[in-house]
Order: sequence, then structure tokens, then C-alpha cells
Amino acid sequence: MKKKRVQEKIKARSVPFSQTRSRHASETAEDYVEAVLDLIDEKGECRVLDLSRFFNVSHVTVSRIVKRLNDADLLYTQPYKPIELTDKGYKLAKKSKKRHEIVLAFLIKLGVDKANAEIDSEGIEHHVSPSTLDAMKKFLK
Amino acid sequence: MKKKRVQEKIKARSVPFSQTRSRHASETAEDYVEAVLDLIDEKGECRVLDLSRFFNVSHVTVSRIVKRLNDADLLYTQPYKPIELTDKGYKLAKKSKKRHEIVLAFLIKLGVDKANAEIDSEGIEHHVSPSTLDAMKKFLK
DNA sequence: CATAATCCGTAGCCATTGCTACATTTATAC
DNA sequence: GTATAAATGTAGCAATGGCTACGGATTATG
Repeated sequence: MKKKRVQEKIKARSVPFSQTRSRHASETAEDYVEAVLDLIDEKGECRVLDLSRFFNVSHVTVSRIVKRLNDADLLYTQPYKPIELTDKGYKLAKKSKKRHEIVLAFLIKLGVDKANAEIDSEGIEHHVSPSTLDAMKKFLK
Repeated sequence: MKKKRVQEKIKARSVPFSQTRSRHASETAEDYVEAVLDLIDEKGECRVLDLSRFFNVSHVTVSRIVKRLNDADLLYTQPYKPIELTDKGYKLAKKSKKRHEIVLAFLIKLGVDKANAEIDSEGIEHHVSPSTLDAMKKFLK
């Protein structure tokens, strides 16, 4: 059947989209633990309102997401208390931050101006496979 | 006030996230018009079920999104009929496809294997500013 | 220590993007 | 032409991530 063949061919192209959707699902978690790490570094502690300013969203959005990440054991939070990272969250934050830094440095070395490099690297970092990250590292050397 | 200063400094870093959120909002539209263009090219016509196979999502998800893009004047659809692109949709599709191709070619030239390049380029293409796209083009020459 | 300012939680709204289950329409086969 | 298969639509649920409005908790200020 030629029809079946065509359909299978179309279906075969769905892999990148499935992957991209699954990466989107972890974007928020990665951004948040990375932000918590940064804010603790810079401010000494990380509060809900710090994150709300950092991401430019309402504190309600932040506290809902923080609750979910708490349940996912990525960070630790108690009402009206600063937010801490769990071990798991800290490891993810370190990994994300490193990847983010590489992507940013890569874009700048490629010739992108700093402002655009900062914006684009934030979007791109979540869609970089280990293979692509390696290629970027090699380019940086 | 030192506190205000710190808060302003934090807020200043929110720009990339706002931009990334706004780019996410147009991702679906870009992916869909690009897919419609491809499917019409390859199959002669584009049906809801073609898109559902292409993206590996249910036909319900597709038809809802198609309805929205119809309202946004990006494509044209009638019940039980194939999906066509409007002028506006066609232009967006062409632009997205071009950008996608550049990102893909760029990753491959950078040394990424084809499978990963295809996956990553799908995620990355929506987060590439004109400035970064230019830098990629130059690298390709 | 009382009052004001700040911080944060809860209720409840909306849009988007997944889904299953079921109904309807269109196309195919006999 | 009727029965079956395939395609599409509709109803309704869940999770996620935006929001405003309101109220309670905590911290600072006088």
C-alpha cells in the first residue's frame, strides 16, 4: 500500500517534535532552580518575590510553580520562608547554569551582540543536546 | 536605598525570560504553517490526520489548533476539507522553513550528527534572533 | 508595642495543549 | 446503494502557566 508508506514517512518526522515537547516540560524546572541558585549567590537568600521580579511574572505564578518543584524534590520551601535547593535541585541548577554559560559564550564568539546573545541563549539552552553542547565547546576552544 | 537597587538589578534580568515566553507563544503557529506547507508539497494536500501524524498528537489537538490559526488568518479550513495556507500563513511558513533550514545546516556544519541536529534545530529555531541568524549564515559561508 | 509596609497564600478566572470517548461525515468496497 | 472504514468534529477532563483581588503573616519603623 502506497498510502501506508506515506503515512509512516510522515509519522517518522514526528520525533523532533515529541522531543521538543518533552524538553519544554523541563524548561520551567531548569529555569527556576538556576534562578534560585543565582539569587542565593547574589542576595544571600531567595524569596518568592525575588523570583517574581527575576522572571517578571506575578508572585502567584511563582508560588504555584515553587510548590510543584517542592513536590518534585527540586527545592525546599515553607510558608513565608526563603526557598532552598535540595541536592537534586542544586545538581540540576549547576548543570543548567553551566550549559547556559556555554551557549551564551558560544553565541558571543559566533559574533552575536551581547543583548541578543543573552536573550537567545535563554531560549536555546533548553534545546541543546549533549552532542550539540560538545560541538559548541569545541568551537569555543 | 540599597534594597531598591538590588530589586531593580534583579528585575533587569527578566528581559530574556519575557522574550522567551513571547517566542513560545508563536511557536505553535510557526510549526503548523511550516508543516502544512511541507505536507502540501509532499502529499498534494494536508489533512488534520496528516498533521496529527506529523506532530504525533491526537487529531483533536490538531483540529483545535487549526481552528485557532484559521481565526488568526494563517490558514483556511472547512469541515472535512483539506487545509490550505492563507497568504499570511504562506509567508510565515516560508520564513520559518528558511530559518529552520539555516539552523539545521548550521548545526551540521558545526559537527552535530544529523539525528541530533534535526531534533535540536526544531527546538532552537524559535529562539533565534535576526542577529543570531545572521551570525549562523556567515558561519555557513 | 503598635502601625505600616512588605511578603506571601488562597480563591478563582483565562488560554493553551495534551488526552479519551463518542458522534457524525465522507470515502471505499462490495 | 448499502455497509464498512476512515476522517473529522464535539464534549469534557487534566496539567501548566498567566492574571487580579483579597486577606493573613511577617518584618520594619516609629
